[in-house]
Amino acid sequence: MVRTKKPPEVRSNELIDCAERLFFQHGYENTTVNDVIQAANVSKGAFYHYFVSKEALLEAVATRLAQRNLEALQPLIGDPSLDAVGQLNALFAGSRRMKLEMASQLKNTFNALFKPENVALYHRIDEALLAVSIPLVAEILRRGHAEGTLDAPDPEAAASMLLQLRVSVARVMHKALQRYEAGDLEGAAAMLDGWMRTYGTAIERFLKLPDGSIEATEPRFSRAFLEA
Amino acid sequence: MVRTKKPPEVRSNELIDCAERLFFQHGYENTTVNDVIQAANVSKGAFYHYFVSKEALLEAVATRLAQRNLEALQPLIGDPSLDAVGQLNALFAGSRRMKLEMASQLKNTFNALFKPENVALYHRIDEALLAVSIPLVAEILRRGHAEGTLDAPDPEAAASMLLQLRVSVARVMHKALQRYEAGDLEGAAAMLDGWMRTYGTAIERFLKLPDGSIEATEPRFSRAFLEA
DNA sequence: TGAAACAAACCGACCGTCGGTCTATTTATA
DNA sequence: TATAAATAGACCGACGGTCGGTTTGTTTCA
Repeated sequence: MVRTKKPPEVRSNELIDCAERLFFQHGYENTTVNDVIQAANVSKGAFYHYFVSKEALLEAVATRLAQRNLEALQPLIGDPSLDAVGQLNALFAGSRRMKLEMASQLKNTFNALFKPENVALYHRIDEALLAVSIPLVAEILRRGHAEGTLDAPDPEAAASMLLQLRVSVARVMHKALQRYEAGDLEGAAAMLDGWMRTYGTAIERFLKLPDGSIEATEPRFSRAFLEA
Repeated sequence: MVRTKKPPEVRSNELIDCAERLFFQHGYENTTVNDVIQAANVSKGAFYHYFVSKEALLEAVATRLAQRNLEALQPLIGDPSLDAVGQLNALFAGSRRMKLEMASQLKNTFNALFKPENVALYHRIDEALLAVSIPLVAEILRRGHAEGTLDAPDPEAAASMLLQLRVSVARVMHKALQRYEAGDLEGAAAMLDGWMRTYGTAIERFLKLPDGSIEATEPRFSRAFLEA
């Protein structure tokens, strides 16, 4: 193979790019290190120069994903006129917008993440997302608690628990997607919509907010997402 | 090797026994099929006669674990004089009692489950526990909603979300354990206790119960568990 | 009654794959 | 030109899984 040298971060990013694509496309366990280095056009020596193990590569993929997620979320809560509840709603609204924009990509992601050969991938990504999200949400809760707009005596714990609820939503989103693909749009949309509402209600009640304060979803979102 | 024949379910249970022990002791990925068959004194052929893959063995371990957990929990809510909230509290109280009784074993389990080589083990067990627990809790919520003692319009979704919160608690339990082992009993107990309270509060609020209805923990539990 | 036929349980040598190692070589830079 | 970083790719050992066969118990029927 021709010997080409590139700036380290370019190479390692290329490897992460290929890995990310292959992991989601064929699954983590089904993707071999050889597949990755072949796709990246790099030797095994070069690969192990950048990553101590396949596991480390997975971690890099997850971390970069979480980092990008954070960068996408940060600006949503930048508006200084928003109170804590407004910020939470801004996060939800922004997430919905992003979900609709990247619907097809997200659907693939979901289908991939819930496959049994991807538990490691799923777990690492969940962990990384949690790690960047908890401080963000905890800070909002702290502000809200100080403002008196919501009640969260232990912001870190509350943030962790609130974010944990995402998992239930993600799971039902996956189920709804399968149901949609099986032809049952109505059932899928109804199920997803119901759970999203429950999700919003759970957050409201946990934070002692008035009914309807949290807009975890909006009227036509579930259908739109499924059909997108 | 001498050829010994046993009733199929005895053999497969022996294999699951050995696997369970080895998985928790050395980790899922660190345990080879050869380790298992050696421990069970069985040939490779016999193993693959019972399980199509190592993965299938893991699933069997997780399923059996969840099943046993369910059988331990069922009797706790048998008292017909209990209302739904009483049943929930009975579950919590029973879980605490069991946790204290099997403290040392549980600590090992926790330490094992959170190791990176055990994501698959963790995930499968979590999944299996969720699968048996959701119907149980949903049924309690349904009853409570009918009784009017609590508010849970969508029992399945609510049960799923409530149970999801366990993960946060489990995670902090693990952290607390590490902290305790590092010598900081006070800090560990305080952290664990705080989160358990928050956990109870989250459930109360979500189900629209009066403050203090749910006893997710009791005064000296955290310390007792850590020191046990 | 007993032997032939059959199915389930079991054995262990063997295989292909895959993550990871190692030595050699090239490239950039001080 | 010395040194370290980067790259190449042959190679290794372990592991999950396969396969051809053997043993054991049970059923069938002359």
